[in-house]
Amino acid sequence: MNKVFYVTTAIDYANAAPHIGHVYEKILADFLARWHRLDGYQTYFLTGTDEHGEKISKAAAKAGKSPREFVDELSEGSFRALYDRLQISYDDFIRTTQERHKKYVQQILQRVYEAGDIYYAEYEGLYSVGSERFVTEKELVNGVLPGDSEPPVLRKEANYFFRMEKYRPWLLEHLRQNPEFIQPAGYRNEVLEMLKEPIGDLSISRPKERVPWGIPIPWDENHVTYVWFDALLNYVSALVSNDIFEPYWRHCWHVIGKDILKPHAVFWPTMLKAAGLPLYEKLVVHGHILALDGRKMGKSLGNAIDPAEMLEKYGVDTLHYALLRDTTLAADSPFGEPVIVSRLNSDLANDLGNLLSRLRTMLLKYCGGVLPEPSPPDSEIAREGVSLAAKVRPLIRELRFNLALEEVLQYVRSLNKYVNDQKPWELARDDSRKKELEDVLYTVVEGLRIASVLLEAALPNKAKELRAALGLGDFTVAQTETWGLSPAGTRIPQEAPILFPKLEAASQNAERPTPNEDKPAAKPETAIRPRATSHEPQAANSPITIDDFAKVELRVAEVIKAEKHPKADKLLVLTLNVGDHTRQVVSGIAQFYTPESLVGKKLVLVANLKPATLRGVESQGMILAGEDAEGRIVVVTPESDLPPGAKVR
RNA sequence: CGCGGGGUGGAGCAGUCUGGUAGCUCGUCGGGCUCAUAACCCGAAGGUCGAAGGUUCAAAUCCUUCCCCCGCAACCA
Repeated sequence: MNKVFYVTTAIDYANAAPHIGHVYEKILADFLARWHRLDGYQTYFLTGTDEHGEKISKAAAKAGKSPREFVDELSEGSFRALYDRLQISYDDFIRTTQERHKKYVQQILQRVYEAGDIYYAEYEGLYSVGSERFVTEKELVNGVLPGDSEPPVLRKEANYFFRMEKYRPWLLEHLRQNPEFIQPAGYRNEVLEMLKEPIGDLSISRPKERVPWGIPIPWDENHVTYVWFDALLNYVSALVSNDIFEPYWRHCWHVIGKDILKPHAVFWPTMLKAAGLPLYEKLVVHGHILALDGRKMGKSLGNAIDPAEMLEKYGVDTLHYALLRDTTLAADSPFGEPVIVSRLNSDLANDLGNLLSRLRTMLLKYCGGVLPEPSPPDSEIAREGVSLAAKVRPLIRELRFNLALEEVLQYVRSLNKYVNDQKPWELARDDSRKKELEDVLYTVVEGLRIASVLLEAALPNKAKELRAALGLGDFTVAQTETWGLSPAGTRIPQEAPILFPKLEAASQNAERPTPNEDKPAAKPETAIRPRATSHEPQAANSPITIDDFAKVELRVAEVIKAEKHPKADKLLVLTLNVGDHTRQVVSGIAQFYTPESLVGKKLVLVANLKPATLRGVESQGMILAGEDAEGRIVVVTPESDLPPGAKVR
């Protein structure tokens, strides 16, 4: 029997440029798609853009463009272009403004209407123009919907409604019978809660005179379809338009963010039921990407990371890998450049890339660059290798991608250990142990072959490059379950580039792109004092010139006032006399110095540091301090008296 | 009593559903190795698993209460 897999992402609303969250979701879905292809599933992967609605016509008007021009530019020029550069392996990219989609939406609307599940009704209520929807009194704060600039207006409207409430008992029963319908489980519980109370019927149209940019209701040209029957149906219309509803639809996994759980878990199944269509197989819900300090990421907070920039800087494979390795679907996940760099350096460069390097060198040196005969399949490391897919496969089907990748990396580490233990460089000194040597090296080749295939869904290019560096081609997941498939006699390339060059740790500037924002900084401590012990060795490795040092302006400063930071335990706010002026510096020494003990002390100030705002208080410089073995911070003071403002060199 | 997520060595996490030696990565310290991208391997230090109470032979895990952080609050994944 043929295994079939269909995966979709939410279609992105094309009213602004894509951010890291859009990219995260595409990478999750891409991983699932690639994995299932490698594991022998007939696979189809759909993504696209949602292009109708009042917000888009407004955004277009604001940009001085027609809605059509506007969405064309965003969908093709922005979203799709980015996903192509990210090598998102979609099979189809649907746009809700395409004829194939509109036609299908109208067809389904007509069908549900004729079945009696759509009715016409008047509705009066408070309408938020900013949010494009009716709001309840309860949602308002001081008469305004949070996030809106204008108060809502009283509006009367006649809309078409979908009899959603009618299907609630059925849906509740379906969820109870199918515990894996919505995953991870936390989100399923949330939906079960929603369904305990009446969910009401669903407004599915808007008057055309107000929202002309939409799909007309087929039996009433004065109305256009509101978001639900328009956007959600893309998952089916794409298949139908390609005439592949069979075999894919029943095997559909929808990858969505937790913010659109309700439409996908409640509206969508009832819509499908009413339209006489089978349900999708699984709803895969993911949390959001947070800034490294665990807060929401956003442009207005100044802590957003730009996916295009990350891609440019770190490349496709590293970005895919880091996002998959360092997030969990069940909860929101902090993410940022330090995470990417540390994953790249430790997992990919040190463990995986370096293993390839050492293996290649030995193959070239000891075996003339030719793969030896297969080693026996009954070694511990071989048994572990062929059983690895059996561990990884269920983890991926359970959506625990981080653990699946960790599992493979553990195996890579055990291969490194195997090399250390077997000491092939010693075996090479003894001609009588040639066969032993070859077995060891072949074993590592096989181990790396297996690991590379199991990592390929997360490292689409590098996994292939890794095998190419060993003269190997492509393999399926199933082929990792048999030992000895690397052909003996294969000639490996003489030259191969370093697979994952190591990177310097991300700079602090990169971490905190706009330090002038009136928001807490990601890592206050590191911004205000040098890391005395941990970074010294690195610093010594790349000496700076005297000119570099001259850029730093150090001055003696006398503490004239010191107080606790109002919003931070570890910070003190110091007012300093720097000779000709005073300035305020925030310092992370509150655990080690009381404010009183500092007043009158003379300290060394980095006087030309760019100001930063730490938990809402501006810091105009940095106090030099050292750290002892117990982690205690000690400030640097002049050995004997120097006047405030004196230069320090 | 709005809803939801979280609190596990210095950092980031797994483990909680299904109770049984607290695990992984990074970092720190010590050692080994020289095939390798200053890498890899081994060892060590470091934890009252947010708090209290309860159930149990046994609790990070189950129950109760409480504390703290975060999100729902639009750049909407």
